Amino acid sequence: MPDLDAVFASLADPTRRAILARLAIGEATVLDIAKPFSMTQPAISRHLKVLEGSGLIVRRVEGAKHPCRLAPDGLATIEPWLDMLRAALTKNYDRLDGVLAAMTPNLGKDPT
Amino acid sequence: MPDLDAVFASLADPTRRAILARLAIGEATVLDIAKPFSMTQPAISRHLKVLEGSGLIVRRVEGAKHPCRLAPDGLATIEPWLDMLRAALTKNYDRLDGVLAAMTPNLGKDPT
DNA sequence: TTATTATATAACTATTTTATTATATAACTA
DNA sequence: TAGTTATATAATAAAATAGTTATATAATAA
Repeated sequence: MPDLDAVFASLADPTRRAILARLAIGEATVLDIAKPFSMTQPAISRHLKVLEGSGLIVRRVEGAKHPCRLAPDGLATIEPWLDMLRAALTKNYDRLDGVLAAMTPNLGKDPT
Repeated sequence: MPDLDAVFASLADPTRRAILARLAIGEATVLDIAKPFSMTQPAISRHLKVLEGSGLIVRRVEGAKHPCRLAPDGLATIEPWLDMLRAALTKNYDRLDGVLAAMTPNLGKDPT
């Protein structure tokens, strides 16, 4: 399993996110992926290596072509951590909710 | 609203994730946050500035102390993008499911 | 076999990031 | 007011990142 550092760092780059968005449509070879970018092929190759290293994509070899597609491992790695953060934010929100309720006792209560 | 680059880059650092985990428990001042780390106070101050810049935390000033707490904006910024990625992975999985079903027509069918 | 297509790697450069030490500022405390 | 506590900023220095060009390798096509 990839580590949190690697996955978040992968996602922090706009070129890599654009590559993932491209692969969200479907599988593509390295040159297919490189085409829309104003960047050299080696640069894209490096980005793909980073994405592969963080489990966000996988490649297979099909003759001379190496089609890439999205992989679940990268996202799976960060989901639990994001869940923790979401839970903490919700908890804090509930606490604020309590404070507001205490300040204005009738707000939010059933008006019947 | 913060941008995707800033939020993912913030989350890519283990010290900053540890700070967020600390704040998940509850509000804390800069020195409180700095204590557990084998790192100088200015270094923590910089990390807090990064977290604040990406909308993951907010601070208020209470005399000489600046208590920090989690903020929802950072996470809110990346959620839609993560949803997209999740959806694409699910779609690809369904597609693979179809392929597997076609290859082994009886697998996964009700055995009755 | 030779040329071409598809991809990867190496060497290098510029930029960004993360940490340090030293110092500034602002608010409390005695 | 003087000392202390709480935090921020500036000036580096070291390391990581992202791009470039040049080149290597492997598969396909002629």
